[in-house]
Amino acid sequence: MDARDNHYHPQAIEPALQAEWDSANAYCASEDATKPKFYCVSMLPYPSGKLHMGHVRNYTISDVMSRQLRMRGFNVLHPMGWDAFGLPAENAAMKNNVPPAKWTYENIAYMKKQCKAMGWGLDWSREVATCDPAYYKWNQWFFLKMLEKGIAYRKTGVVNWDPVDMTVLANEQVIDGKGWRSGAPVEKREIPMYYLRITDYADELLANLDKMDGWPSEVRLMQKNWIGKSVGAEIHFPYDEDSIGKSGVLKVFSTRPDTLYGATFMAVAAEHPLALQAAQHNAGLTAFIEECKKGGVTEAEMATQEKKGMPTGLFCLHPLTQKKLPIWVGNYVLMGYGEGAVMGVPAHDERDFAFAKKYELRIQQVVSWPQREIPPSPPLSKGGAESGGFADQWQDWYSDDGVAIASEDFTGLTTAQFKEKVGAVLSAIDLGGPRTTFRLRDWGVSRQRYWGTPVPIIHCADCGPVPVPYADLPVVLPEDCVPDGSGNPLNKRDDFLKCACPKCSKPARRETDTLDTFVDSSLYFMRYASAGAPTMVDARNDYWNPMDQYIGGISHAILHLLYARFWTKVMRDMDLLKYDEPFTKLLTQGMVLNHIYLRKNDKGGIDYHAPDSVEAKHDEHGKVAGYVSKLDGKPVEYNGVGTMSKSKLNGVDPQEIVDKYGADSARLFVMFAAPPELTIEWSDAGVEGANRFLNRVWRFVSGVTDVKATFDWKSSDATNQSPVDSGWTPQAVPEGDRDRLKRDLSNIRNARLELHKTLSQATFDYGRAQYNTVVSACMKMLNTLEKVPTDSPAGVALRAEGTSILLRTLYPVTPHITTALWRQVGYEKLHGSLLDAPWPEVAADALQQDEIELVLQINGKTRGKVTVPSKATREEVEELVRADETVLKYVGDATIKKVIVVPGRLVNVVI
RNA sequence: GCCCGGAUGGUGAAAUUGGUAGACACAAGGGACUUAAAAUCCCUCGACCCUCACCGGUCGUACCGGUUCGAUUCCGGUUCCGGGCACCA
Repeated sequence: MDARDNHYHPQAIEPALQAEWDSANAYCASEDATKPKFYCVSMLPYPSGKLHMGHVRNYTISDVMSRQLRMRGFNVLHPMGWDAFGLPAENAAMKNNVPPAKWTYENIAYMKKQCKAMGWGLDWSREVATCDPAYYKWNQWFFLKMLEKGIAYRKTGVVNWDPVDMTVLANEQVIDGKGWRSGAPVEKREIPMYYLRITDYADELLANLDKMDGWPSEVRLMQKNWIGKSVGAEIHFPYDEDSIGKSGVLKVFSTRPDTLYGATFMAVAAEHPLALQAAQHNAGLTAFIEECKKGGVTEAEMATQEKKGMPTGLFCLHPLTQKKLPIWVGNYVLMGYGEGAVMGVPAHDERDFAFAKKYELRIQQVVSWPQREIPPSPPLSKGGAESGGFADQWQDWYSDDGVAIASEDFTGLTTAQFKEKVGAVLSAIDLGGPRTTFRLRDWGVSRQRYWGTPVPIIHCADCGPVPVPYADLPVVLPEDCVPDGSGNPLNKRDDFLKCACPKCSKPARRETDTLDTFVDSSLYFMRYASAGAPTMVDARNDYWNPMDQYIGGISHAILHLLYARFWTKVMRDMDLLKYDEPFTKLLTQGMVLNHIYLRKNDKGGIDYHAPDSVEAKHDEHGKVAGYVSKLDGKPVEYNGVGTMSKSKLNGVDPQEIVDKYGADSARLFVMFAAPPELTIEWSDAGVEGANRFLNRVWRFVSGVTDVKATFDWKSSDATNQSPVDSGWTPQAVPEGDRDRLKRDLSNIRNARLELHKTLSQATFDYGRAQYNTVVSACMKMLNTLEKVPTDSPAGVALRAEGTSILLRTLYPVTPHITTALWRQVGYEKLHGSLLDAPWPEVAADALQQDEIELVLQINGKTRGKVTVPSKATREEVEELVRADETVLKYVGDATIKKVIVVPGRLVNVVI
């Protein structure tokens, strides 16, 4: 770091600075009531082995934000932890025959080293790993609290069952309806599990979304749709002993109770009690119900499968007409949603329409629309097409609101009026009434897996499931098990399994299910804030939270964020914290993708080629015409972009980039490539460009001298020391080019205007976290400063002013190089560390202009520019424009209809 | 299937949210420096037309249509790509 050395060596400056920050605890935050706080968190990573580019992007975004706001005077907390439980550790354990714990802790150690090498200013004193008993004790503690309050409860739930490996499979482990290891067709199976009553909070989770203006609107909309509030009616269809063998009602929920008279059949889920009852004496139906159990449990799979049904032979009565309606079993009816049964209204519901067409069920129109009519079609070949229109093809408007027809007393009512009235009518005859439902389902937290937080329950033959006493927490997970793919290895561990019932002290069996990892990630940001607290949270939690800024992948838009919101509300209701929503602002970052190249081999298989082994061939216009392998020169096929993965050979190891170009170059590129929300496609060429820019910064700042004498940027009257007033006159500019004259940056005033305009843009863009244009602003600053002449005091002064601005503006993105230069130039001795340097201010005098250029449009087409005094009023501008040569030329004999003046921007003359 | 996004030069993108489309870069091409290379610096760079050249013109933000003096931006429709769908995290 010799001041005269003209070369930038990241390998020399980066590790040294990192060690310095480390030993000075430069990023350890403490609660300080004298400053505004800023709590900034990137979603904690899963310790998969090495950092990937997505992590680099995520933590660089939060680091840039944290560093900039610290300069703006905030007390910043930027902590880090590890989402250490989960499936991948079990898979790695099976593959390598090592316990998940060992694998996980080794990964954490390595990745932590990598984090430090990236120069992220993280407060490691608050680090958590969710697999640490001291951490998951609080999962267990709060689970028991929720059990006490009735928020956690036990009921059966449906899981994927691999009948060969005799194990529960995650959705990810079901491929094309088959177990990923056994290849056996997967079945649905019902088992007892614990659930959390998130649906009790559905209304608040929904209502608050409107107020959460720090969240992207699309995320709020996704959550709103996910919660899925539907207002409608519950309708009871009675049945009696004659038709079913016992009397009762078949309950359904409908958002369109106004189509009640159009119900021509009922459909129930395969697991519905009536379906099971009917199947007892019906072998065909039994087989059909068995068939419905095949396949996985995901909604996507359910929704895309072919809609099938079978009549149960049972009937119920229409609550208002007393007509008999056949009850069918339909594979598209979900037991988990509503009542597990629906009324079929084929004329006004697309799904029912398709079902009715397939099984030739009656279609009865009960809504009409002015100027629209469902075209009648021929009667059915079989079944009872008695009346009503019957269209061949579903039209979207069949489900539109309209006016009721063929609906007895309701006929003539609008859809809204009908809905309003029908609830009361149903209530009066005790066959239903108005009702609101949610799509949201309670949160199933039991996992039949080893590597997770043990559910703190003991099963006693006499007492049933008994909570582990609080004093016995945490229930510690044995860390030396190696799963083998055939169920939870805890079931083979007597030292874990065998215990005494806390109630009756008889021998009992410990629960071997573990908690969903979404539980871990619902409280980690509170444990950061209350690091080391002997309670779940302490007063420090209410200092730091609610979090000011949360940053993570858009892929977490629903589940994680919704669960964490719910968890916070439950804690609030137990008086553990004082706020309603955990995340004030949310930034959802895009993914980092890379190109995929492949070649089909002789056997019909696919060989992938690493992007850096592929070369693009260009045609004469510079357009890419094709790709060849650098290894054999033969063509390869381009297969678009995708997430980085080992199998596609398109992963980029951030470590290689750090080793080659340094962390600052990697950080700069990742920030420059795209705004945080957008997907990035990786490009090595871009990293080199970033590195070249940093080299230029190094060379430029190394050439700046006399920073102390000529310009004291920190002095309060800095704006009065405008270099323009310091006696230097602009050099002559070649004749003939007015535009060029205006933009000539060897003119000190122009250059300083440009510098401060750019600073103003950079500051604005920091505020909206658009870091790609922040980097671009820094590049513009350097471009400007490099053109400033060195042969005048004003030029020297401007270069000094510019250097102090550039280093501070660039610092949050590339802290190493800027800190090194800050010292080299001598600012650290003068003004202290860059860590807490004040954010540069835009000098008002630099932005003053006597004349400004407005864009001139004639009829909305750009026809040139007009120069007007910057203080000109709208009327004065209009007057100037009416006299402008260009305007006169275009107007000719025509008359000017009006002149639109957009102050400071443009003038549009309408002819 | 349902919900939410996205699409701008050869490439990544910008346009402070209705006001000059392509800032800032990457790649490419040309030039300077150099014995040479690297590094560095300078110039050109959306398409088409006119022109010796300058000047100038037309088109152009996935596609079709609309609102507006003016649309990458707002509205309706279409196509393709990405994310989520409750046990990947």
